Amino acid sequence: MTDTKPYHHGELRPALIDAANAIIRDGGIEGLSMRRLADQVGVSRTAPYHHFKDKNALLCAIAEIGFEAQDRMIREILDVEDDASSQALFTRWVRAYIRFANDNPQTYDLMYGKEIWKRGSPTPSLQQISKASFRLWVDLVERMQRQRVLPADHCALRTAQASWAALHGLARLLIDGIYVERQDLEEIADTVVALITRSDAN
Amino acid sequence: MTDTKPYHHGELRPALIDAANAIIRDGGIEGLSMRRLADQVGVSRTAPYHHFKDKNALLCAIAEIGFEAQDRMIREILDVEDDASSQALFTRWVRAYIRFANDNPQTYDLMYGKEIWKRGSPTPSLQQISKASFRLWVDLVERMQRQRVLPADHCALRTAQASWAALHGLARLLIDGIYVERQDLEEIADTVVALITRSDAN
DNA sequence: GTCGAAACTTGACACCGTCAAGTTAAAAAT
DNA sequence: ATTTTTAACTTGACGGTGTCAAGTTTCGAC
Repeated sequence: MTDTKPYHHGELRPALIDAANAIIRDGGIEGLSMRRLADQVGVSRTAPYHHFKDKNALLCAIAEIGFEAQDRMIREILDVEDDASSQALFTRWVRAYIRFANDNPQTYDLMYGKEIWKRGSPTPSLQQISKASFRLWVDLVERMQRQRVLPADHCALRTAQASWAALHGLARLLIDGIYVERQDLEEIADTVVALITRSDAN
Repeated sequence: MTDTKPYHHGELRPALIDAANAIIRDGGIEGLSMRRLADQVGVSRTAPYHHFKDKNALLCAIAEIGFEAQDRMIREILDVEDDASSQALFTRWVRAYIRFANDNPQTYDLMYGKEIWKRGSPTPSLQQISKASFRLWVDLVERMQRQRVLPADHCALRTAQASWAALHGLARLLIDGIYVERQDLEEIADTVVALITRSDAN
């Protein structure tokens, strides 16, 4: 006999996050409503509000998980530490980044989209984790500058911002479906790498 | 005596577009509701639906105007045709592009955001005008490749997509308020230019 | 065993986009 | 000039949204 709807769900918070993640994964942020979410998990409309201040807080929690997943993936790339040249490492990173955006478009949109950052407001912990994530990129850029894969005529921060803008822009074009076809993605990603890395290291 | 609310507004369509444009300009797409818009113009909730099939159609019309304004601005840059070097011309374009995004963030978001392109569906005429706008960029990139300002190891289309992704990414970071402070914008824009243009032309 | 706190529910409010049916005015046809 | 058609506009309604307030149920600590 399965438990027949006890008054206290017991595991509501994680259940909400799981369900919300699934809904967002196929349907995007627009497809997620607090009411339908609650309904799907089997609780009343307002039950989620005892675990999340509001919809924004729930979205931030999910975005955090997204950042964690992304970081995990990136770190795997870095930890390989094989014979790969710096240029190859950089290329691998870019490809991994774009692949993440391609595989999890809705999550990426949530993580870096304006739903949280402009319309809503990022949770302190989300701000922290996203900042750490960017810091990782700055570090890589600095390393690439030292090894002359990236130009060093601007400081690491600026170069990181500029180059990350290129990555992010490509991801966004892909996700929003503007000017970029999915099938051309890898080729364009390589073009981006070629564009921003020093040609003599190519 | 001013006209006291005739049954037929007479100029509803343009009035709607004007009002909607103003609402979006300060408040973004999220701030625009068909009901408030109608109310502000002084007609009933559903009156706008006689001039626009739905909200999406209205947004597309406004986005079109945005593209026209952007094109006008870009063409002004191009028509100067003074002694400027190719590199300088390119820089000027990038700066103008970013300035447009900075001055009209909400309009930019509408023009290139997923509200229309993913969640909604772009009107045929919007598709056409946005395509033409990108075509202009491809032409510039081609020219820059011939003059060795941009690398020519990938075809013009790919290079255009990649470089425009960089611009677009920067614009988006700015608009969505991620990782980029408004005051650093020009510096980052210049870094983007330095990053994607060939160093020997610098 | 009682009590307080936490988890959860129902009801309500103010919004939203838009469809259907009705009303009014202007334009076209006679 | 009168009728008819058509377009512009209105009111009413439906189903959806986020979330607040107040009430109910259950659990954990004393």
